[in-house]
Amino acid sequence: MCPRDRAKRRTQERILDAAERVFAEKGYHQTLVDEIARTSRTSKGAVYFHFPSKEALFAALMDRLAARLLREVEGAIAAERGGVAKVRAALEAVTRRLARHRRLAKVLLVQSFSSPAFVRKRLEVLERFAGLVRAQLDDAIAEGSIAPVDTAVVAHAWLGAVHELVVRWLYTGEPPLERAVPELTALLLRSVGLEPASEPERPSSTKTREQKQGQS
Amino acid sequence: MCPRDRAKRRTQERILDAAERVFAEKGYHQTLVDEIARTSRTSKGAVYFHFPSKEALFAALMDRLAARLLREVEGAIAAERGGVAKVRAALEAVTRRLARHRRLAKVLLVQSFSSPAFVRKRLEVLERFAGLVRAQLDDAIAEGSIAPVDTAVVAHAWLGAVHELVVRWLYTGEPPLERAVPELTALLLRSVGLEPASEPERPSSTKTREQKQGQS
Amino acid sequence: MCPRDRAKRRTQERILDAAERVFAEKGYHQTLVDEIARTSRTSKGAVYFHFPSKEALFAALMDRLAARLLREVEGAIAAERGGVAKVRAALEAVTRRLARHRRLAKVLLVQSFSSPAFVRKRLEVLERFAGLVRAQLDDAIAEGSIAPVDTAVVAHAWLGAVHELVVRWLYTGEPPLERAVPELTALLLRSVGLEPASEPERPSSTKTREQKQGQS
Amino acid sequence: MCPRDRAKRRTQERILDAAERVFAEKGYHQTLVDEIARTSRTSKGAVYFHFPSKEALFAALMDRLAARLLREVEGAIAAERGGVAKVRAALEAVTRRLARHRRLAKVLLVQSFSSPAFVRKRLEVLERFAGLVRAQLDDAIAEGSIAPVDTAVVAHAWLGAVHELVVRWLYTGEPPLERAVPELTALLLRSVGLEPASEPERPSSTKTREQKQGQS
DNA sequence: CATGAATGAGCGTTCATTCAT
DNA sequence: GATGAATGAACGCTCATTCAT
Repeated sequence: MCPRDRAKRRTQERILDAAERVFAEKGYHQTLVDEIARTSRTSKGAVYFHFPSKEALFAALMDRLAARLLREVEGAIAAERGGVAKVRAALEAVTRRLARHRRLAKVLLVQSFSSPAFVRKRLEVLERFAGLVRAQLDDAIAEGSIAPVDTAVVAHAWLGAVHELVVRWLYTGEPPLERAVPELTALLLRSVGLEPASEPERPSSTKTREQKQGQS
Repeated sequence: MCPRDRAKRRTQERILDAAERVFAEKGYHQTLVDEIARTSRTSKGAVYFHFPSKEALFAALMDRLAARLLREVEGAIAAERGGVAKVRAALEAVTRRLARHRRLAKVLLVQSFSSPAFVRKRLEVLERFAGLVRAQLDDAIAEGSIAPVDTAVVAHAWLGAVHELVVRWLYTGEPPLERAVPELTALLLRSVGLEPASEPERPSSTKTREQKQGQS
Repeated sequence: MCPRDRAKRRTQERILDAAERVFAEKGYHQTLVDEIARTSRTSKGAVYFHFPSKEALFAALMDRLAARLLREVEGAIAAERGGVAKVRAALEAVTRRLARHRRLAKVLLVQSFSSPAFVRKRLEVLERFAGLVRAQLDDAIAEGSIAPVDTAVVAHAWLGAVHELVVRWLYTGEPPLERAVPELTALLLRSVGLEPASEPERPSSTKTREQKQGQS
Repeated sequence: MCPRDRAKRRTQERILDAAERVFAEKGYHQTLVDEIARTSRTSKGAVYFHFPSKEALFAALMDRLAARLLREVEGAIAAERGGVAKVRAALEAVTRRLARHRRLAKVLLVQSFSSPAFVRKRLEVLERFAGLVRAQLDDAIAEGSIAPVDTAVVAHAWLGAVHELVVRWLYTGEPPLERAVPELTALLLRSVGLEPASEPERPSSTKTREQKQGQS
C-alpha cells in the first residue's frame, strides 16, 4: 500500500500547489474549483476526494504556507546568537521570504481576509509568528538587552508593520523592499530601544541614526 | 426640486447606513443586496437606483467611512501644538475611533480585503492617512524634533501596526485596547527616536526607557 | 398591487402546471429544475423565487393535485343520497378522475414514493381520502346499511386496491379500467357486505354476483 | 475452482445483505454505492465486480427478496387443504413476513417506486404473487367455493390492499398489524363472497355479515 | 479477485442585476 | 423615484463508474 499512499500524497500536493497558484492570482472568491482542478492536472473529483470543500482546501493551504514560513524563520533565528541578532534575523527572514514568494504573501496576507473563517485562522497563524518574536523579545529583556515592554503588543505591532509594507509593495511596488526592509528593521528595533547599529545591507543609512540620538 | 433632492440624499444615507451594518456583520460576500434593501427599509430597486452595483456601494461606503475617520484625525491634529503632540494625537484619535466604531473598523480594516478591487481602494485610503502622518513627521524632522527617516515607510509601518492590533482586538478582544494603545503609542514614538515621555496611563514604564539608552 | 399579485399568482400556476407535466413524465429524480423552468416558459430563477426547493415544489404540487381530487370526490359524494350510493360514487369519482388524468395519477400514486419525505406526505394525503371514505362507511354503519367494521382498515385497504389497479393500468394498460372499475367497485362493496346490485355501467356482471349468494 | 466460486458467492451475498440494509434505511437515491461497500465490508470495486450497476444491484435485491417471499407463501399454501384455507394462508403468510422483515417490506413495497425501471420490475414481481392468488381463486371458483369473478382484478386489488396497510404501518405504526391483518383477511375473503368464519380475534363481527345479506 | 484513488458529467441552488409597472 | 418579480449565468458539490495497482 505504500506506493499507493505515495501517489495519493503526490496528488494532494499537486492540488495544493495549484491552489496556491490560483488563489494567489485570482483571490479566493474569484477562484473556481474547476480551475484548481485544471491547473493541478487532476480533476474536480480529485480535489473533493482530498479536501472536503473549497474552504477547507484554502485552510489547508494556509497551514502549509504558514508552516513553511515558520520553519524558515525558526531556521534563521537558530542560526544567530544573541537576542538582538535573532530579532533582526527573524524580521529579515520573514520579509525576504514574503518578497521572494509573492504567492505566499498574497495568500497569507491578503486572501486570508476573504472570509470570516479565514480571518480567524489568519489570527491563529500570526499568533504563532508573534510567539516566535515574543520569545526572542523576552530573552532580550531577560538578558537586559532591552527594557521591559508588553511583548504581546510589540510582536503584533511588528507583524502588522511588516504586513502592511509587504502588501503595499505587492500591489504598488512601492516602497521597494530593498529600501523598505532595512528602514523597517531599524524602525522596529528602535521601537524597543535597540540601536540598529551594524546593518549589513545599508551601512550608509546607519549614520543618520547616530545623529538622531543627539536630538532626543 | 430641492426637497426632492433632499429626500434622495436621505434614501442614499439610509442605504449606506444599512450597508455599513450588514457588510460589517456578514462580510462583503456573505452580504446580499436583498438584505441591504431590507435593512435600509427601501427596496432592491432603490439600492440600484442610487448605486450602480454592489461593488460600487461598498466602495462608496469605504469612502464615507474613510472621510469621517480622516476628518476626526485632522481635527485631533489641528487641536494640538507641536509635532510630537500632533503625532500622538493622531494615533490616539484613530485607535479611539476604530475602537468605538467596530463596524467602521470591520469594513475599513477587514472587509476591504474582500476583493482585489477593494484591496487597491484600501491602499488609497490608507495612503491618505499615511499622508497625514507623514506631514506631521516631516514637520517634526524639519523642526529637528526627530532624526530624518523615510517617512513613507514609517507612516505605513505605523498604520500596519495599528491595523493589526485593532483587528486582533476586534476578533479576540485581546489585548484590550486600553492597555494596547498607550503601549503602541509609546512603541511608535520610540521607533522614530521620540521619548514617549508624558504618558498619562503608564508613567512607570517611561522610566525604563531611560535605562535602555545606556545599553547601546 | 393587485395586478402585480395576479401576475405573480399566474407565474406560480404556470410553474406548477409545468412541474406536473414534467414530474409525471420523467419522475422526480429524472426531472431537472431547468426543464420545469423551460416548460413553464419562465426561468429557473422564477421557480426558486416561488418555491424554496425542488422538493418543496413537488410537495406543493402534491397538495394542489390532492386538493383537486378531493374536491371532485366530495362533489361526487354530495351529489348522492344514501350511504351505499355515496360510497359507490366516491370510488367511481376517484378512479374516473385518475384514469382521465394520467399525470395526476403518476404524480400522486407513483412519484409520491420518490423520496422518504414524500412517502410521508403521501400518507397524509391518503389519510384525507381515507377520512372521506370512513365518514361514509361510519354513516352506513350508523344507519344499519352495513355491519360494523374497522373503518380505518377498510378505508386504507380500499385505497390500496384502487392505487394498485390504477398504477398497473397506467403502466401496462391491463386490466382496462372500464372493465376493472366496476369489478373493483363490486369487490369493495362486497367486502363490507353490500350487494353491488344496480351497477349502472355493467348490469350484466351484476348477475354473477347473485349466483354467488347461493353459495355461502 | 469450486471453493473460489463459493467465496465469490459469499461476497455477493454479503453485498446483497448490505444493500438490503442500506436501501431499506435510506432509500434508493439516498444510498451511496460507497456505503453499500462499507456496510458489506468489501469495497466499491467488489460491488462493481459482482453487479454491473447500482440499478442492477437493486434489481437483483428485489429478485432475491421476492423469491424468498414467494417461497414462503408457496409453502404456506401447500400446507393447507381447501381453496379458502389456502387463500387465507397466503394472505397471512405475506403480511406476517412483511411485518417481521421491515427491510423486505421497505425495499419491495416502497423503494421499488424509486425509478421508472423499478416500477416495472415491481409490477412483474407483484404479478408473480398475483399469479399465486389467482391460482387459488380459480381453484376455489372451479370447486364452487366462490362465485366467478375476474380473478386478475381481485388478485391485484388484494395485493394493493395489503401493500397499503403494510406501508402505512411501516411509517406510522398505525393500524397495528395484529389488529389490521385479521380485519383485512376477513375483508378480502368477504370481497369474494366468502364467509370469514373462524376468526380467532373478532368472532362477533362474523355474525353481522349474515344480517347484512338481508338488506340488499 | 479486490482495492480505492481518480474521473467528470451532471445538477440544485444562489444572487447580482434588470425592468415593467 | 420606488418596487419586487423575473432573469440566467455562474458555481460548489455529488456520486456512479472506471481502472491501475
